[in-house]
Amino acid sequence: MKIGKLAQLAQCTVETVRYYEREGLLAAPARTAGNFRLYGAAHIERLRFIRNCRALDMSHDEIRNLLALADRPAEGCGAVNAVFDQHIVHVDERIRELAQLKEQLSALRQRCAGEQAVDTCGILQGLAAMETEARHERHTHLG
Amino acid sequence: MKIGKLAQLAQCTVETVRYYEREGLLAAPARTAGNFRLYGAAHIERLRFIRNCRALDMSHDEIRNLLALADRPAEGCGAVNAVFDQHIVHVDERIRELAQLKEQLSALRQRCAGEQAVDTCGILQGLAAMETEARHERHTHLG
DNA sequence: GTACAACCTGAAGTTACTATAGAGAAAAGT
DNA sequence: ACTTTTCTCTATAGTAACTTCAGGTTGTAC
Ligand SMILES: [Zn+2]
Ligand SMILES: [Zn+2]
Ligand SMILES: [Zn+2]
Ligand SMILES: [Zn+2]
Repeated sequence: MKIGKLAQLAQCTVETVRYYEREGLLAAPARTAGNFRLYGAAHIERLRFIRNCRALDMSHDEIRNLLALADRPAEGCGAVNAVFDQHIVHVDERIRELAQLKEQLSALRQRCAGEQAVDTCGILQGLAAMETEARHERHTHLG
Repeated sequence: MKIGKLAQLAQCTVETVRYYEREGLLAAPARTAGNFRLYGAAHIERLRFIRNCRALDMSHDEIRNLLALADRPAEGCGAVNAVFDQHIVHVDERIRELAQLKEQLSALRQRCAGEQAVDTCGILQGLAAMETEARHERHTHLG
């Protein structure tokens, strides 16, 4: 099958497929005489695995890790579980960050009741008066 | 004051200040005879406003919007409130996405009890068997 | 035989910065 | 006055995970 069909089966674009090949996530397939990529069942499986991981917001590094581990079927899955657990931590941390953000935003929002003049708007005043904090290093690959 | 002092007062790096100037968020200041940027009180205020917005994860577009509105102090703040509300929606939507993600991740995690062989690991099997869904367009600027 | 879809490569754009190199200006030390 | 250190300048490239574009080739349908 050619790249268009593969992309359709994996619910992504052909550009994404070629990108994954460049990134080393998907092995380069055989080519036709006319230089078109030719994929088989194994490629579908692999690409769907990747897209499923991406649907769970894993990074390419995490996915590369899982793929490498999956290629050693006889070994124990402890490392797989570790990668997965670590990603759950990433999601957890981002949720906590965003929840705290939402609290700050809600508090600010309450400072403007309705239609006032811009220079008396409680939101703008609040944004100007906030304690400027140092940028927090981001510890996850999520937003 | 020169750029280093300004950056220090706004809790960011000098590179970030120069970047904001290139991006049109911060107006280009006067220069010394030796070509060094010279900032005043208005610049501090502006930069701290920007950094506070960034601490709330607003995008540069959103901040540009707010700055433009703040520069018309006589007008009503309805547009300000709208930008702000829209950003709260961004945060809300991302929180909902991540909460749903976490459910999926937790369910998958339960499929592997302990140390099994990789090819029988419930997590990997689950990742391979997931219903591949079309990529969801992202409706927010939050990762 | 010619239109058109699908495919090819390579490069640039996206976001909000960070990092580096190489050079000049100012401040501090002696 | 001279040296050393620190600060600043510009320009360029890198990050993540793609998307978009330009310009060209192949395959298929009529
Ligand atoms: Zn992760
Ligand atoms: Zn208001
Ligand atoms: Zn927003
Ligand atoms: Zn397992």
